[in-house]
Amino acid sequence: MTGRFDPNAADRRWQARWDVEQCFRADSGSAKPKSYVLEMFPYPSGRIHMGHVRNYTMGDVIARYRRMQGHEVLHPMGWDAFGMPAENAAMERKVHPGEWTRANIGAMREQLKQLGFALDWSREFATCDSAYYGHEQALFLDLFEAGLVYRKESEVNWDPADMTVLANEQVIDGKGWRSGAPVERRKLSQWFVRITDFADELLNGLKSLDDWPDKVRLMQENWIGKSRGMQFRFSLAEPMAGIDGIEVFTTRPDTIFGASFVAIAADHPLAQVIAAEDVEAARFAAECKAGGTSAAEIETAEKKGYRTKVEAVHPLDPEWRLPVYIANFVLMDYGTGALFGVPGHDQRDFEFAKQYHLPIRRVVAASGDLASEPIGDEAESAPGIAVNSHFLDGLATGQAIIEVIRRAEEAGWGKGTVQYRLRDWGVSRQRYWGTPIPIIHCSKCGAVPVPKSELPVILPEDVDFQTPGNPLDRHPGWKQVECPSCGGPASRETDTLDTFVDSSWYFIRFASQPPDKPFDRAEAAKWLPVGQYIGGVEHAILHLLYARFWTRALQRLGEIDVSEPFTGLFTQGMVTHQTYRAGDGSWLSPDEVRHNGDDWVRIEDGAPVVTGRVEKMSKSRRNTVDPAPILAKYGADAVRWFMLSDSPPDRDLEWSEAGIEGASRFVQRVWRLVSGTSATDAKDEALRRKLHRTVAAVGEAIDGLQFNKAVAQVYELTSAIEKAPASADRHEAIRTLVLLIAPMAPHLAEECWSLLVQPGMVAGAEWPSFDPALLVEEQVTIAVQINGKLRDTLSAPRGLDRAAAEALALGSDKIQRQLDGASPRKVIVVPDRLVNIVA
RNA sequence: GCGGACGUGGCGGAACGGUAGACGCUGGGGACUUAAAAUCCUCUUCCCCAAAAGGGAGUGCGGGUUCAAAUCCCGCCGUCCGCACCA
Repeated sequence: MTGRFDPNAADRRWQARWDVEQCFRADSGSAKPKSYVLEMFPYPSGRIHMGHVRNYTMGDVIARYRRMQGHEVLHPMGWDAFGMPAENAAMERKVHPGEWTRANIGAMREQLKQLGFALDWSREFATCDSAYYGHEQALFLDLFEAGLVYRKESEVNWDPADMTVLANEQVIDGKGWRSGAPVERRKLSQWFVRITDFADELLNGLKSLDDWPDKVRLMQENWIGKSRGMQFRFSLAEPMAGIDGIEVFTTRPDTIFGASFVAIAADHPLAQVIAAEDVEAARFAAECKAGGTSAAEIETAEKKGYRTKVEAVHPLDPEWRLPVYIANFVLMDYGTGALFGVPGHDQRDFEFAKQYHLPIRRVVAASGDLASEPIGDEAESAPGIAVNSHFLDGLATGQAIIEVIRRAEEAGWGKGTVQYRLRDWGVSRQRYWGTPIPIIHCSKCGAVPVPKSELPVILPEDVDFQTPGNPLDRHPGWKQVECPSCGGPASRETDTLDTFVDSSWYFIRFASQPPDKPFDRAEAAKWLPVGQYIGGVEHAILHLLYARFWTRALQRLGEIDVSEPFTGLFTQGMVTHQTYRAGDGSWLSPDEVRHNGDDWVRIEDGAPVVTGRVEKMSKSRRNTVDPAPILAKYGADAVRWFMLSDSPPDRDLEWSEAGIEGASRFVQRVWRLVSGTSATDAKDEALRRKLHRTVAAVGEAIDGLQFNKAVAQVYELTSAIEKAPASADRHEAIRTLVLLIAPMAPHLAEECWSLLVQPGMVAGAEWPSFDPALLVEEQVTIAVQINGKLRDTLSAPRGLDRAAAEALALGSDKIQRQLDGASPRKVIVVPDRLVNIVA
């Protein structure tokens, strides 16, 4: 009578209802328990892609499920709207970045709405709104005043043709990706944020993040890279230009008697002094700096060094002189930019020593009597016993380390220290489309913060992109200002903030958005921290680390009450698709090819097509599937259902036509079930138990973010209902089924709910409860094994004792036949599950 | 090089150390139909024998622990991811 479910009509109808009734507006004054569910906000690149659909569907299931469980849910959406693609579009298509970005936001907002996400749109904002970035400027100044922001010379990739700074990934084979001009390295004065001040906190904080994937915690731990060791000083045999020593850092002070050389970075201050007097040294240093920094280049690069005339004095033996090298593998920005080489126990030092014929001494051995054993073809980096090391001889590595540090600190030539791999965060970007850094440069007063009363520093929109260089620099009038301090002529900072700053506090602004300040502390405290954060693993390090840092910094400043922004994190897998190539190697999109028997051919001309790997959907491989037409054809619920089916959420999901067809079939199946139901007086105990088990299992699966399992459970229940004869229990099961699918297929659920003439909307309904007593079956199946091999399965009432179970198993004809007269040596009984007969 | 994850039918994947392959997809057979779509039923890990009942093998490979291993331990192989000259 009701025919097919019409997703297009239903989707629109219910989306409008939710909107009108403001079902998903988060009330911070609510007395209900609060849940903050957040997905990483999108960059408005133009259109929604499948990755977005998957990400936001998962978040939506959680948000709707929590709401049904009686929580007050904050589930907001906004736009990470600053960034380079807008500037690229501006240059290519002559549209203003702001115009381009806002048009994209409009289009993408519509698409998100069509997917029926339970979002509180009243809190929407874009980071390019001055109402957002103005507050960001205020926060930046707070950090500035607290001494967490400083200015430092730093190298950038400079494209001389476009007169612009390039990100590392925009440098291809040493050339600018757009201009093709060889890229230069330039030193610019840039702003840095002292994230390293928080290195230890950020590291220790990871321990409390139990609901984060171990993988992400480990990645952050490695990124912070804490090493304990010793920093100490080699004095120079002859001081040069006021420099009389070299500070080095080592994690293995126990090997100090195995030293063969000292190596310094090409841009080490001492190297610069040496280069001033030594042409060869200068040339070598220049060569080191020119070397590429790509992974492949580093891997193949030879260990090279230049032996200077300088000699270092061993701190424990004034007669012992070590040659000082300038070496290409020493990094200026790790440790002290200098190290001492122990070829016997460090592979890199070993290779260097081989090349330059330096001594290779053994100072660690597996045992004391192996002290004279020479080092073989490789360095021995494993810990052991100190040998050939004077007062250290006989000490285990750990003890020897402690002893050297103790002596160094006593004598004053060194001290135990901790080093981090983490560097301070450079936040200056020589870009137009970003948050202006609220600083004014005055020739008399230096860098002066813009007074807070003058915020926001508005990014001017009347700029032109047709001339190379930074538009803010060329803008008539924008940067010319009076110094807030002395009133003299001064100029604005023309750099903008890294967009990672924008995404380091947006979740706080979602929770509280007063007009006159970044957020209200008490209001923010009602929602924060985010209980469930969902996004791609590509943000495992930078975004998540910066957001953690920013939160901790605000906490230190007394502006916020949480130390960790996201207590629960989930990283979802990618959406992938088969790739196709034509005979000439060019990529073909999925709608240019079709199946032809077992092969694939190009639709256009029937030419054979080579199928490639299943890979992440990407424009370059042309294997993307646009969600828009799929949505139009199948409706939001089928798309959402498919996104949740089959693949575990943290693994990749392969898009397939068959998969979406299957999801669509299920939507219709539920609709048929609901359309045809009617209650009778009959009871159906078995179905009732099945229902309660399913309610428990689906809840558990959603709680564990195992949506594929929840889907499988729902399928099972649906089949059971279909097979069951009409009864009161069947009717109830159908009503409950509608609630179970509501977080995943909300439009269908609403439509079914109203067809069943239920009060209110599913959006306001409660999650079904279950009776624990009904979760267990009265009748259980017991597996009977002989020597661990399954031989029979028997049905028995639940709760049979061991003796009865054993008797039952031995009474089976199959078992008797198998035993063939042999008597069991031992019988193992697992109650209600299994009997294993050892014969 | 260092660190980590993973490896189960034709495919995606289930499986507190206790009946491997739930559920979905694909495919085969059938029903309904003039026909098709839709829908429903049914089979579908492999091999052997078989009318059937049944038997054997099986979770990347090789060992081990256990009454019992996809699951725990050891050693390989492969795939993927992160970091990368970090002293």
